[in-house]
Amino acid sequence: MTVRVRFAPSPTGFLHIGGARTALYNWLFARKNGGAFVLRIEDTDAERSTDESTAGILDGMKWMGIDWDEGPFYQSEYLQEHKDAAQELLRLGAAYRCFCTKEELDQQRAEARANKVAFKYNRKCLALSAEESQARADRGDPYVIRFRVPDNRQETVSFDDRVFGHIEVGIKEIGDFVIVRSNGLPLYNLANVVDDHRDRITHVMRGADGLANTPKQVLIYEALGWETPVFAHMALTLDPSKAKISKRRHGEVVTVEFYQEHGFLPWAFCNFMALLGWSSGDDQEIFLNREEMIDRFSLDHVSKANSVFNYRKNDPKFITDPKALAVNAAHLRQLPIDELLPYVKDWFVRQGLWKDDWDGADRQWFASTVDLIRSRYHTLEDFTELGRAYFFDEYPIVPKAAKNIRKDPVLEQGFKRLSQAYAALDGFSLENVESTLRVLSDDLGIKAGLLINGVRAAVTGQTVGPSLFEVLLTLGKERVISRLEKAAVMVSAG
RNA sequence: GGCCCCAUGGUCUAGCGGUUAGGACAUCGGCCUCUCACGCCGAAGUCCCGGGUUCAAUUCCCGGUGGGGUCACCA
Repeated sequence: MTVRVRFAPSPTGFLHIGGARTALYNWLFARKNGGAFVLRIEDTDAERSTDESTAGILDGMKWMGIDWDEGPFYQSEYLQEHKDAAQELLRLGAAYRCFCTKEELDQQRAEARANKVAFKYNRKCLALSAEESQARADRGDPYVIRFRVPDNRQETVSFDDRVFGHIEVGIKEIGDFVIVRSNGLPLYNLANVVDDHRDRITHVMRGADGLANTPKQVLIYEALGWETPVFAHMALTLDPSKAKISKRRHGEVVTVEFYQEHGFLPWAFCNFMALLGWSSGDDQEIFLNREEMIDRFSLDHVSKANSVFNYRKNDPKFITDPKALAVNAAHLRQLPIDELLPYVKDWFVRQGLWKDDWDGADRQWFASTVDLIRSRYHTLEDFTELGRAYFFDEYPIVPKAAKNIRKDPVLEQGFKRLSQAYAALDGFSLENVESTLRVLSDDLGIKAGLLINGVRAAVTGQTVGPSLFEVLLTLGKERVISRLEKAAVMVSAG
C-alpha cells in the first residue's frame, strides 16, 4: 500500500515553527517511503480563517522547500461530504440530535467542575424517540448532532500510535461529543475523519495535541466502517518556560517568516527543525542536503518528550535558539561554495543590494570573497551587515574598530605611508602586500600587529575578520589605498 | 479537577540490565594566530524522587513529584 500523509493546518495565523516541523516530518516520511504528501487547508472556521494566513502558510512551505504532491485542498469545499457522513451516522444510530440549550450544558459543565470530574454530556436527548426527535427537527427547533459513544459494546478504545505506542482510554471517559453545530456545519473531529478517509491517508502524523482527540476519531472511523489510518503523534515544541509557543505570546521569532527575513538557509532551517524531536540514531546532526536526511529519516527516532525551543528574548548575541544559528552557520561554511552562492545572491537581491557583475565579470571575485568570510558568519544577514565593507564602499565602522584606528598617533603616519607604498607597488600580491606592511612597521618602530589591526579596522570597519592580507587582496589596491587615506585623516582628526 | 502522555547536563539528544553515561549547541580554558571565526585539544555540568524486581538498574514494574496535552456548537 502506498504511503499517503497530509499536512492539514488551519489558516488562523502564520506558519509557526510547530506547524513547520509537523509539515517537515510528514514530508520526510512521504519522501522516504515514496509516498504522497497531501496539503489540506482546514478552513472551516470561517471566523478565524483568512486568505492571508493561507497564503502565509503556502509561502512558508515553499520557502522551506517542502513541496506537496496533491492539493492544496480546502476543507470547506467538502462540506457536503461531512454533512452526508453525519446523516449516515444518524441513520446508523451512531449519532443523535441534541436539543439541549447552551444554558443547560453550561450548567452541566459547572456541576462537573464542582464535582471535580470531567464534563460529559448527560445524554438527555438520547432518550428522545425517533419520532419526537424528527418532529422537533421538522418544527425547526435548533439542535446539534452528537456522536453516540458505543458504551454498550466495548469498554475501551485503543490504537497503536507509531511513536507513543499503545494508547488506551476507557470508553466511559468519553462523552457524546458534538459533530455538527446547530447551524448545520460539521465540526473538526468529523470533518477531519471524513477528509482523511477521502484522501486515503494512511498515516496521520500530527502534533501531540491531537492525541486526546484520537479516540473520538477512532470511534467515528469504526462507526462508519472505515479502516483507521496509522497514527503518529509528535511531541510538542515548548518555550523555555514550558509553555506552548504562539505568535501572540512569542512574536516573530516563532514564525517561519522570521528565519526567512533573517538570512537563514531554508534547508538549514529545516535541518534545525528536524532536530527538535528527531535524531538520526547516530551522532550526525548536520545534513547538508535533503536526500541525506530523507535517507536517514525514521519514525523510530522521533522523541516522545516535548522539546524546548531555546530562544532567549532580547539577547543581542542570539536572535533565536543558539543551535538554530549553529546549524545555519554549519551549512553556511560547509556547503560547496557553488551551492551556497545562489542563496547569497538571493539575499543581496532581496536587500536590493545585488550588482549584476557579481555573476558576470566579477563572478570569480564574488565567489572567493564569500568563501573568504563565510566561516565566521551565522546568517546571510551577516554578509550585508558585518560584511558590508567587502562589497560596498559605504560601510559603518564599529566603535571598537574606530578605537583601533586611533589607537596610536603613529598610525596616522602608518596609514599614510602604507597607502603610498601600496600605490608604488608594482603588483598587489599576498607576499608584497605583507612584506610592505611589515617593513613599514619596522621603520616606524612599532609591532606589526598594531598596524595590522588598525588597517583591518580601517578597511573593513570591523575588528574581526580573515587574515588581513587576504582581505586586502580581495578589496583590491584602489579601495585599500583610498580607505587608508581616509583612516589617516581619522587619526589626525582625533 | 477527570482522563491521556512524557521525564538523560542550561538546550537538543544517543542509550534499549553490566558503559569511565556518548554526541551537538551554549559556557569556560588552551593550541593555532595579525584579530575573529574555522579546526584541534581540554574543563565544568546530567540519568526527578522513593520503593520494588534482579547478582546488577539510567534502562523493567509500582507509587510519588514535576511538566505537557485534552476535556468547545475552534482546528
